[in-house]
Amino acid sequence: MLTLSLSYILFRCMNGIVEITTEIKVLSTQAVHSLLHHHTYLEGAIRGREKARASRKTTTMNHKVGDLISQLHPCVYTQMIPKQGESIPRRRRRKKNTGDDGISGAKKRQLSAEQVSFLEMHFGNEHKLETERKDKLASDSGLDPRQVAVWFQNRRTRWKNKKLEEEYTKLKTAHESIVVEKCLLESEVLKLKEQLSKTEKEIQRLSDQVDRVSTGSPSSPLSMAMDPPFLGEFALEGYEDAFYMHPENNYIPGMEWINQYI
Amino acid sequence: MLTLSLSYILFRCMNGIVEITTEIKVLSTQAVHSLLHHHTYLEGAIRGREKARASRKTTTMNHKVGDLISQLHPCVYTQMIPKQGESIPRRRRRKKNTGDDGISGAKKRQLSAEQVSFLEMHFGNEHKLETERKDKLASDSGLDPRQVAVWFQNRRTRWKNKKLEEEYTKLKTAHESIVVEKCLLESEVLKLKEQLSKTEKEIQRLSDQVDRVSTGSPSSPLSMAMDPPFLGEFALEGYEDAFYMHPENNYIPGMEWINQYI
DNA sequence: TGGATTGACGTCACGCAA
DNA sequence: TTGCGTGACGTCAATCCA
Repeated sequence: MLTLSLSYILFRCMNGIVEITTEIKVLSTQAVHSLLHHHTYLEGAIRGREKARASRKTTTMNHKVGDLISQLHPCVYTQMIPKQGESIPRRRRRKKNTGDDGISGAKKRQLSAEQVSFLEMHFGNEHKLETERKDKLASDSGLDPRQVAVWFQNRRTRWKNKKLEEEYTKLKTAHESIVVEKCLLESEVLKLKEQLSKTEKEIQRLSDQVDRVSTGSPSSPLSMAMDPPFLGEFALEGYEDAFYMHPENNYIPGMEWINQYI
Repeated sequence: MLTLSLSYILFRCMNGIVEITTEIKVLSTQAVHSLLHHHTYLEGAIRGREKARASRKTTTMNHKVGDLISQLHPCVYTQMIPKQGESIPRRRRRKKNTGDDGISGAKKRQLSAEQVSFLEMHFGNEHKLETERKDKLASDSGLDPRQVAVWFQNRRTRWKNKKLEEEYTKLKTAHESIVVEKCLLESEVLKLKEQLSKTEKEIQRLSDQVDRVSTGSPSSPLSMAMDPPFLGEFALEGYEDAFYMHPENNYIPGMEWINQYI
């Protein structure tokens, strides 16, 4: 009980700090907002009210207050007494403040769901953030303009990464399919060439036959014009080297590396 | 005893207030939302850590109120008092089970160049970090194991992103080149087909000629076997639809989006 | 089986450079 | 001022150990 009083006093003291600062500086509406939240939360914490999920969204301070309260408790406190960590094998870091302590914990850092959705909404419209828009969003969401700016910056980064990833997968599938198509085309080209050579031979055979049968029969001009290129190189032959000599071009890096270093 | 503690705490708190107010002035009107900040400042003030650099940065705002409280407490406080020198990275924070990290040391953001290169070197060898290796690197680099773990984690994720990006560009160039190759192959196929049809006609012409000239001459079995497919469809004709009917497969998304939302 | 550790992932925020 | 790199935290899920 005494601890509660103590914590309360401390809390008041902290509030006092805030208020003093507010007097010194003009607080933004957000600051006031937070202060109010802080206040109400504190009340709840002192009464031992549970903050369920919503509290998760509350600011870090709220959570801290919770820790504050619990830690002020003799038992908890004694536990907390910092001793050289060496003696204790493991540090209980990150306690998983689950609901047991009542205040689950996210530190205030986490913006509230409403704020996030609000920002998210406006982010969807425009990823860029002009100063005036930033100020407007800040006041509308009860956040500090600085926070809004940071949020947008981080959001842009995340969005870029996400986009990059999905573009990569899309490109990868497209690449794979096109590689298959290319292989098919290559085989088709080979077949065509083979058949061309066959027809060339056939033409040659027929020509010979014609020549043999009718010695006076003139060779077709068409045949003469086409024969040379058929057997030897092809018009596009030059590209073949580039294609076949560099099979690594077809290699698809894949995402192996990404799993390699999870 | 209790009263003493209380008064002491209050005293410290008052001191903290003074410190905080001064800090706040420097700060933007940044929300009170950051009791965290206040906490941080308070903590710094109470500990009286010099840390020119560290104090300037305000470092981690994520300290929990719990840390604050524990630090405010005489016992804790006295313990904390021993400030480590600048040279000393930070003492084993341990404990603080609820307060999660509550890094007792100054949060020296920005690791020193040596530390970074040291970690970077070992990161190159192995991205994963087993506990023992972590502890070794921590002691060798003068960092907290926690910091090492965080550093490696961040390094992994950021490495992944970087890798993804470069793989994307590589894949993109490969894709573009292969698209060109595919186009060339397609045109080659067209030419081959055209030439095949020409040779077909030529063969037909020659066959007719042969038949005309030597009525008794039997047609070549080769010719018979090959003629039918030459004129009409082709063996690989079926693929053509897939290729030509879906030109969008060749479309390369490009990176426009990435520049669009820097 | 439940608490604890770890990696991954998302997120917030700082500080410097452009 | 903004963008980017970076430190750090919180949560989730898998896993380990007693």
